[in-house]
Amino acid sequence: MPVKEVGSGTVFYSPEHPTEVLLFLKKGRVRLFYLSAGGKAFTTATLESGTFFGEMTLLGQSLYGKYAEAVTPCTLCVMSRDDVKTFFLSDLRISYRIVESLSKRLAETEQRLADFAFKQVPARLAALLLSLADKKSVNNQNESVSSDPAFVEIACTHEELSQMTGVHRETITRVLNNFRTNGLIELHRGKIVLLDVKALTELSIV
Amino acid sequence: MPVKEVGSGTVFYSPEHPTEVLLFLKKGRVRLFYLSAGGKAFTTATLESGTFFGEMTLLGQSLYGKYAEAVTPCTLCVMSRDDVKTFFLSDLRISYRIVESLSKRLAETEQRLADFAFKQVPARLAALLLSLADKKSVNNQNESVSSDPAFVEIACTHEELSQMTGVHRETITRVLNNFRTNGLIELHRGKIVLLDVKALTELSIV
DNA sequence: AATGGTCTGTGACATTGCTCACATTGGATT
DNA sequence: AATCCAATGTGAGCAATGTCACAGACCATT
Repeated sequence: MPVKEVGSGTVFYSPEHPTEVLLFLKKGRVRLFYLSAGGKAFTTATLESGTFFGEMTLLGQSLYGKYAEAVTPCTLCVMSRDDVKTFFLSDLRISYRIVESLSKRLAETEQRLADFAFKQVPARLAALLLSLADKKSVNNQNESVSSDPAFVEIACTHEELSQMTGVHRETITRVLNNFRTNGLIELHRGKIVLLDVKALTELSIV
Repeated sequence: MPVKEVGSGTVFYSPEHPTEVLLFLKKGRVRLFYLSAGGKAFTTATLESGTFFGEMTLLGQSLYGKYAEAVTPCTLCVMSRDDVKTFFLSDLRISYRIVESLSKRLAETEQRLADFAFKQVPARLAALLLSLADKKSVNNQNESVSSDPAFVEIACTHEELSQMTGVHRETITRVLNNFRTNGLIELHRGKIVLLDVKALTELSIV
């Protein structure tokens, strides 16, 4: 099974070079994003290690292009469709995991879609901050680092939040400042500290 | 394998009665939707026969509830998770179809998400009309009915379009009237005729 | 042909978030 | 300590969409 190593920041999949393969992310973190006509990026998913992806190739009908970028250095297993059929889907446990992983991503994506339809920007941003914090604390647990819920730090820039929410950077800044004014968060360069998780949760539900 | 028949309009899945089952839609059409705090519905997917679904139960973490409603009379196969494991995932062809179906839904949903992030309402609505027309013409082909692309009819109300786009009904009406003024469509009660598919496609890309 | 209920149309106005155009700040680098 | 650059902050105006409050139009049924 061919293995590929890519460095941080590498865009290893793009619509210009569509490849009829499926990928397994063995190690690292991957960001999937679209690029608008105006060149604006929108992140649809951030994948953690252990995820199967590449299903975009089964259809190849992306209107604007979908890209995959390594956020951290990554180890990828590259498979053809036949590989998948023979190796993986014939093994009950693996196929179950693939289905589970796809289901989870689908549920998350549908949830985000509903959020777009129902919620204003502040609620969506609050929800995003909480989910980032959640992911982070899960990772911390794995590394047996204390993850005090009363003191959660998120390392990201306003620009990154902008790309994850589909909201312009200036608006993100304004909303975050508003959160800070109300004592919900603490802002540092490239870093956000959640102070009032309860209030943020409250906000995210509206 | 237990089979269930439900009449048109039946809401057979709701967050109040979450069931740990997976479903196979043997016959009919199903609409999945969320309900906002304010009681507004948002349709995330319309499933045609031959689709596996119910993966929401694997997680059960919907913030607001997700509902499934029979749009037409439906025949459903009800399976437990174990059923799925033993029967389906052990059969290569079936498991491959499940994965394919999930992948397709995921790709569609991510595309819609990107549309929300990038496009204005007119573009999203044009895209929706085209995709509805597309589905319809596919169905027509199956029934060997002529599907002249120059004369595509869609049967739906503004309210339904509203729920599929997450845009208020009044806005839908205004945008549709704008389309009509420009000769792109023809409007009838509960029915829309696409006159200029090319121009609509143009619009949907912006 | 009268009635009633959905569906559609429309005006006026409020809001949100985008757009453009900068000023400022933090921290890494030399 | 001087410089530079990405990241952040902010104002003013504007366009798109939501909101509310109806009016009218179509169709099925009585």
